[in-house]
Amino acid sequence: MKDGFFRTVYQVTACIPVGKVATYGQIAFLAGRPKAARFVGLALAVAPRELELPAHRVINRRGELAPPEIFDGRQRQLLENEGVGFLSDGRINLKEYLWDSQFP
DNA sequence: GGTTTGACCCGTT
DNA sequence: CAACGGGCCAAAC
Repeated sequence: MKDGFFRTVYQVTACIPVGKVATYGQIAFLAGRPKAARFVGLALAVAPRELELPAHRVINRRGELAPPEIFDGRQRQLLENEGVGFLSDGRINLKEYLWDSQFP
């Protein structure tokens, strides 16, 4: 299917369950472009707010959050509010909270 | 219509 | 263990 890659990213992102997080590379993989992890975050950056995407559940491979300006410094609070725990380093324990997206 | 610029990931050296 | 480069899509000027 040849549709916009960004639009697919929005659909995948919308499927992230509460209390879990997904990495850019993971979403890129699910969107069919494993090497396009760069543009996942950018896609979310330009995503319309009407979609109400849980972009705060999308983090990098290290378990670190996006720059504070993106979510006005509330990303960590949002995730903690959803039950996501943080390590003492300020990172997320991906072993526990990474979204295990498995294909049907 | 070419150039620039972004919330990154992985394999090698 | 750290550093480096290649790969990727879309929108704005």
